[in-house]
Amino acid sequence: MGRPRTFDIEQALEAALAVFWRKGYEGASYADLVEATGVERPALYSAFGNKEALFLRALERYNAHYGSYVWKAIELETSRQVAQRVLEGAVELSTRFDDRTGCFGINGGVAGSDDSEASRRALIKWRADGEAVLRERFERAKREGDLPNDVDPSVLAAYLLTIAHGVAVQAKAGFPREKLSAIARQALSAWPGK
Amino acid sequence: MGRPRTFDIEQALEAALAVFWRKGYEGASYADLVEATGVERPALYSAFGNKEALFLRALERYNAHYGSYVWKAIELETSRQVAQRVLEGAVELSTRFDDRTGCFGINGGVAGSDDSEASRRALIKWRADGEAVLRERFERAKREGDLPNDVDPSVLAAYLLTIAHGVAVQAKAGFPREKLSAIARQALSAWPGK
DNA sequence: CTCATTACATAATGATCGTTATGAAACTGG
DNA sequence: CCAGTTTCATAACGATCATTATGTAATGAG
Repeated sequence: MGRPRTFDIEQALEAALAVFWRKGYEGASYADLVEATGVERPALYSAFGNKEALFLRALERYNAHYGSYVWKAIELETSRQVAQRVLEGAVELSTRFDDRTGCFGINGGVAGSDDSEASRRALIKWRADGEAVLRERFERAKREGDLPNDVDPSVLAAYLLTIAHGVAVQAKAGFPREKLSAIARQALSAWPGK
Repeated sequence: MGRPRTFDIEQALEAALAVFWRKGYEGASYADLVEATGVERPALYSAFGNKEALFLRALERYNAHYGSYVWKAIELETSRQVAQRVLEGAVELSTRFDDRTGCFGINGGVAGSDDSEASRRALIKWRADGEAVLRERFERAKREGDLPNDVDPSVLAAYLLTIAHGVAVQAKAGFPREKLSAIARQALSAWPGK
């Protein structure tokens, strides 16, 4: 019972996600969030908790709705295909929306005040999770002979995500997609194995 | 004439630079700056102008005192040596200080509120300047036959800085120097030419 | 219809933001 | 020694920050 909600909670979350994606955690104010979602402050608090909780919910949604290309990529046949798909995905996602270029996980917070340390830690953990998934995939590739014996899967995974993060920074700076694609191709030429 | 300054202006600037390096533009408050510099607010305003001007002065100093490795690297003999030195420099600088890992130009501001747009634009321009210097160097290398004819110097320059930016993000996340070096070596294995 | 419950919009909370007004303190030239 | 100038520290400015108290509107259950 009780008065029913007048807004769609997933729709509001998506709008909040877009704000955080564009402005980062600290750069996004409740005035921005209210304007983007069309939901008043107290309603946001009652639906999502405080700003940090809302940000984490947004990260969760970003991971499920936008970051899924990594989880799909690791199912490809060869490590090179995986690497290529990951970089393609990073370029595509970083330039998909003109009003929020780059990556939520990078824009969200690289540096900031001590107050927002928790949100940055959450993003770091999120990126580390992605790296772990790739590392495991490349360990398998090594066992299967897809990658030579002298490579370090953890370095390859870290290398790949380093490119992805760099691409995200460049995208946020306004680099066009074609340029980012050329960068990704260049990075791929460093890939060991076939 | 008049009452003499009781603090060293370059020393205060260096302390402010360290704060911006660590917390970014928006994350750095005047409370932080006063504590780090040991200089009261009105004195900071009278010496440097407002926050934006102080940040730009800090960027200037960062460029001269810490970012100079790029300008030195382009004097090396081959493009590969240049690329190697740039990445080595990025890794070293990103991990030189434990209390301000990463790069001033990245930490300073990737995303944020609209109020700090100007500072982000300044950083984007700074990074673009570095890229232009490298591009010109690689154009020369191409003319001299140090780089093959089918490469695009602007892609190589952008590629190199994309790695550097990615490395900076990883360093800010706490990656150890050794890991970043391994990433840099991996990136270098994609370098065309000898 | 009444009541308990939930969500609503308005507006206020204390804290902190960047910035500056204020007046005393410390120096130099006359 | 005094007048003029600059810096000093204290404290305040309005604006905005995240968060919430308040009272009304809208529902379902009894």
